[in-house]
Amino acid sequence: MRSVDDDRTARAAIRDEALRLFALDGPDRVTVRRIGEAAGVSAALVVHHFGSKEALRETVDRHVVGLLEGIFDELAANPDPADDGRASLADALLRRLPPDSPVPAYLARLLPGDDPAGARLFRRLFEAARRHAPTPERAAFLLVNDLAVLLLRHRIADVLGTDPLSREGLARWTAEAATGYEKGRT
Amino acid sequence: MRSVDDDRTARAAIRDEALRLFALDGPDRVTVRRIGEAAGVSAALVVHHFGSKEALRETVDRHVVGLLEGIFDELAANPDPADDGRASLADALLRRLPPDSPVPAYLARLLPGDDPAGARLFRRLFEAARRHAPTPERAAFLLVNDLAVLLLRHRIADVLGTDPLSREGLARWTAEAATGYEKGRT
DNA sequence: GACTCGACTAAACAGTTGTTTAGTATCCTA
DNA sequence: TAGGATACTAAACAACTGTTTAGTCGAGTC
Repeated sequence: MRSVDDDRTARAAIRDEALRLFALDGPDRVTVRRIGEAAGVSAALVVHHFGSKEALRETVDRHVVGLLEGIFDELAANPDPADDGRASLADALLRRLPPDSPVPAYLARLLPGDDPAGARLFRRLFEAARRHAPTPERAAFLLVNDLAVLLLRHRIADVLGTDPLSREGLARWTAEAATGYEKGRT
Repeated sequence: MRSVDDDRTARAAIRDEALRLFALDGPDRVTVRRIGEAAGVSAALVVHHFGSKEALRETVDRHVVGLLEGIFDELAANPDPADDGRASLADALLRRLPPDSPVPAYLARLLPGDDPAGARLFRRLFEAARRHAPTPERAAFLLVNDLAVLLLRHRIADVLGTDPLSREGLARWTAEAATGYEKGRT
């Protein structure tokens, strides 16, 4: 519920809470009323601002994609010395998002789904990966293995006992990848 | 719609059509009426046979998990010489399922989701992988990378132009994996 | 041949859904 | 300061949801 000293606009609060709830339960299980409640406004205001639930979902999609593009642009502009160049996407992401960010979970729903926004986002990621890999196949392979951690995060945590997206888990996972891969990137 | 010369029991037809539709659109977007229609029966019969939509979903879960266990048992009993031992799970699966099987798509929804059945299944898969890997971390790494193809199938097909779960695509993907991994498995 | 039981259906039911309506309050601008 | 837009709400709405009810039909049993 939106607290009294929440200085976000109602519109932003609705968008943020929708993102959070969509990531948590999936858009289908989240009602407009619940979004309104979480944002501290009426259900009618949700559709007043966004037109429809579907349009809100598209707005959230664009918002998330926009966030990511910002991160990648910044990443391309001044490459992080801590990255080893091809180090994991998940790693770069986690270091730039608040630890309780709903974005990773939202991506895990967006990327494998049928939503065109997921396909568009994947294509962007692929283009980026393409620039550091000798062949398209290799780029796809590395990208997919990287994203897999995001998609199966909770399953991995379940069997290994460590969240692979935590600082410690990510280090171990990256080490495992380094052991498994040839260093070969040209 | 169930045709006149469909010799499945109505119960089996409902279960099969539910599996197909769940895989296609996700359980939330599939109504009991639609399942009934696809199976050629009334909506009331669906709940008559399974108690509720939720119970039907659980039945379908168990059915799919049962199918997979059958495949794995058979695989363990007489290992396929075409497999190189640690060759992809997806590969083994695809060779044993009809080409239009909804099972891969269903798995892609089950495994990353919050459904306990997905977690249970993943644990089983992990135990199997554990037996061929030197450490739990390595087992998880190989398994996850293998499953990633299943989860991101359409995204990969989109950027590479070839379905990675087709005969040809799978061969190329496996080759890519072989290039990328150390051969080292002991 | 009455009786039972399971498969099966059409129709009704109650709750929930996204959306609309009609209205109030608050702000900006001319 | 009048007026028109904008933010916002409570209530109503129609469509759809999973489920229940009441019943028909047909195969098997005594």
